[in-house]
Amino acid sequence: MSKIERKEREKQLRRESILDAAESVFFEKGLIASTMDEIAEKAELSKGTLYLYYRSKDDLYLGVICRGFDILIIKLIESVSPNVSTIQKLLNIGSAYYNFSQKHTHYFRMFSFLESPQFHTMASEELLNESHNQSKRAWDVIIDVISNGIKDGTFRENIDPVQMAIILWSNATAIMKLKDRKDQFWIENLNVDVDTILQKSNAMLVSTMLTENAKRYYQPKL
Amino acid sequence: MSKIERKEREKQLRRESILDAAESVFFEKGLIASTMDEIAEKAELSKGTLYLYYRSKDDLYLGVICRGFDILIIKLIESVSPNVSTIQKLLNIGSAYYNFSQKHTHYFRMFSFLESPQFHTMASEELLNESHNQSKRAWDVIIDVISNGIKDGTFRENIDPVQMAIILWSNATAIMKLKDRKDQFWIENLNVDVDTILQKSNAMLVSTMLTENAKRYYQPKL
DNA sequence: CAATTAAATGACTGTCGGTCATTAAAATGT
DNA sequence: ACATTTTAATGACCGACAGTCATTTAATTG
Repeated sequence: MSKIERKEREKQLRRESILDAAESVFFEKGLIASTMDEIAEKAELSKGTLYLYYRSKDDLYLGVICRGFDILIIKLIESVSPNVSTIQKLLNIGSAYYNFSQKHTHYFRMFSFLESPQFHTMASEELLNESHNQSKRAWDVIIDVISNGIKDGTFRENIDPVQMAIILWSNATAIMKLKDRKDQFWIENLNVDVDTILQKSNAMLVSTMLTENAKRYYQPKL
Repeated sequence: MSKIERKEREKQLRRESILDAAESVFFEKGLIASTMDEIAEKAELSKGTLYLYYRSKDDLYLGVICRGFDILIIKLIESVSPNVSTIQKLLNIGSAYYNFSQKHTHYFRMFSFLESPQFHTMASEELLNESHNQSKRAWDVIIDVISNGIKDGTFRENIDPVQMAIILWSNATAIMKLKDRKDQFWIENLNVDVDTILQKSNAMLVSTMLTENAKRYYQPKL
């Protein structure tokens, strides 16, 4: 009975179109200022219907976040697939993440939502898990590159890939967040270029990971 | 006329006692789940009165945040006042910040509030500025140590103190946040120790700042 | 001890996330 | 083709809560 399949497809389409509406409203107004009524209107549905597809406003927000992860993950995987050196792969990941934060600023900002449990009180376990799984997939890309880098002699043997991934990713995220909101912050008064900071901090961290041999081929600019 | 002065003092005391109430409720329930009615009850005042002293719930939250900054700033200043080497001062700052995040977790968590403008829609310019000023004061402590470190030959001449301060502080904040919420995250499944990560990342960053001379006296553990 | 000023109150309003009884539409069976 | 059942959609309604304001209470002044 393919009727059921078609039904399933249609349901999925509706879920997507609801996310489309939610996304455009969230992008424009942010989580707090967006209302379910507004999203419903944009989706050309009643508010009640939204709740047939998503349990809460938080869940809708998480749904959009997952879309962001989809994009990011694809970019990350693309960035490491060329057959290049480990160093180059790591640089590519950095660029991919940076470009993502610049081109998909709204998604990038939304990711912060996951970091403060007190702000997603109505989120369902289901969608929280989904988004956590996706963030894990992103991490895995970097962990993998670092692991291979250790095997091929680019990185020192005594570093832990997971540790390093966390350090590099956290650092990049923190600095990129800073860049995103620097205009409304005291930083704008000091003449610091956040892009430079990102580059330097990355170089500093990477340089301490390299083996003596690798340093002969690549010297990060400190 | 000292009557007016006394009035002013009393008003200030009331503001403080309102903050006491707000703090205990916010600590217990977080921003979203706390209600103005509950805070009013705890303060033994009516809700309306709260609004005579603070413009909004967000402002109350910011008021509590400022208290957190007061504590942190004192700890930071204390940590750099002993007459010790630059390196030791930097280590002290790190410890002070770390201890703060552990002993005053609630304040530490609340700081994130400042980072997402979309979550404080009702905050007044006034209190936002106050908290930003305080965060700047915290930064200044580190910037100062690094600046002096360059002068006394501990750190390389070609590093920028502001840049370095941002890098070190951002890194520490990011990792400490991770530690704070690691229990509800995929990290708990990997056997990584976040304290180690904090130590290592700090060591990595600091090691690239040192002059050749300074390295003879202090070798960070990578 | 009025008159005036300042402080405090809490009932009320508007908004909004979420619900559910009801209606509309689609699928199914004969 | 039509009745019956199942599924989808609706929007009026509810409860919670931030924020307001006319009114009351307390303090100050002359």
